[in-house]
Amino acid sequence: MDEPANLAFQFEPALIKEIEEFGELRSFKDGDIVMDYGKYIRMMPLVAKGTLKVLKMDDNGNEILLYYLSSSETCSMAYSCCLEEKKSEVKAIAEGDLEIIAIPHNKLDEWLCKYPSWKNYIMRSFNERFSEMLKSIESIAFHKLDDRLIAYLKEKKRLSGSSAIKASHYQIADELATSRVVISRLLKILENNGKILLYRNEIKLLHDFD
Amino acid sequence: MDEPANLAFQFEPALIKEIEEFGELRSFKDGDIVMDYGKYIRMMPLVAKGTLKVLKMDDNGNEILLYYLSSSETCSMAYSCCLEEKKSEVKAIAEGDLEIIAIPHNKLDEWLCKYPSWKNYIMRSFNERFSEMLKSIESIAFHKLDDRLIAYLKEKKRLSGSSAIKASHYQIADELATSRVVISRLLKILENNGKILLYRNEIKLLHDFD
DNA sequence: TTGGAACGGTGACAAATGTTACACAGAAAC
DNA sequence: GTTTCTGTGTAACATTTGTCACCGTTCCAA
Repeated sequence: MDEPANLAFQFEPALIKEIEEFGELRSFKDGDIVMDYGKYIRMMPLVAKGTLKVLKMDDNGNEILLYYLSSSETCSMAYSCCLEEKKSEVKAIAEGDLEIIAIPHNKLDEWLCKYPSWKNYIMRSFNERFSEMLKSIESIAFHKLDDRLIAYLKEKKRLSGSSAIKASHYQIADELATSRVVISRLLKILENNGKILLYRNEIKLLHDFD
Repeated sequence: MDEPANLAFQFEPALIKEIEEFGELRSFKDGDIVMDYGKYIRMMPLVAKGTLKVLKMDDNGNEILLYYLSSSETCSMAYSCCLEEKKSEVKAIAEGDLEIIAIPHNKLDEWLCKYPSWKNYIMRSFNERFSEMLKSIESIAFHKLDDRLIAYLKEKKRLSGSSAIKASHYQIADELATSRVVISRLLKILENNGKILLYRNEIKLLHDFD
């Protein structure tokens, strides 16, 4: 098994060897569920290729986007879950084709003291996840829906590297925890202002998109 | 320096000894700022007595409550900040009289591999903080303001152990990231429904408060 | 090719929240 | 005691967001 160059870069050789030995490469297709709400998590996913979308659900099945993980990032919440044998409080879905390296839960703790680079990676990851969550809270608590929508579209563009975003209004509404009608309305306003172009299942961001 | 019995309970003797040697006991009064937005954090606060309130601010000075820390709990975000020499993204304020044990940042990392009980404590703490943040996001994203207000009052009651909550409508509005008028309005409705009694700077929760 | 499902546009309206303005009461300062 | 400040009550209104209803279009599968 090969791990991506950017990971190899930060890990010491002995750790890379262990990752190659114990890590399991898994592939997912768009929409596949990697972790689910209420399920026990026995491995920590390390994103090798593609994007992993992490969501929070409430009891009524409403969802809201927490953050995206891309190459070489990992989900710290899975880490916590593994150590404490806890059920997942979040759901993770493949966004497009995805490859992860699944690190078995018994190695997580072992490597922490054995490999400083692993410890640093984990700690940095906790930190980044906290920041993402704070950004998410800030967005929900302080910004109006139109701003959040714009930020959402920008993030999608950044992750995909394309100005043509493939998504239905339904999906966007779900991830922003609102309704389809509201999103359609706001998108139409953006289109009328010359910021975007709307097609079925696709949104094109124009040059002067903020 | 003495650390509280509930902490002594979970730490091994050698670690307790180190905490006594290197930890610094600090006292704060109601409203004192323990950590501030944008400041570098060089110690991790371990709450010994009282309650520590943790807030997120946006660029316009708006604040929103993230969670409360009580005895024997700690702020994992401070931990992350210490390790990476990062500025704090949150603000922590003493809620009533507060005593903390300040753990110097150079010990944090050292103890992680030296004392399994410390590692477990830190990991459990990360986990709890993630849960609190998720709860916070769920509350903001999915619940209406009246429900959030009720949850807020309950939490205040739990932390203070008293049904008489000392707070102005202004303060509550700030922590829920809304305006005073809105809070006054909702509180008045609760009073008219026989759930609470309103006084100046005080709210009494009645028996059938949900 | 046809029927249904998914997608999106839009009007009308409801509900929740935000804003402004002002009045008054009690506490604190002088 | 008078003034000043802070906290609260309330009306009126604006804005934002949510909901329902209905329509036409596009896509896909039987």
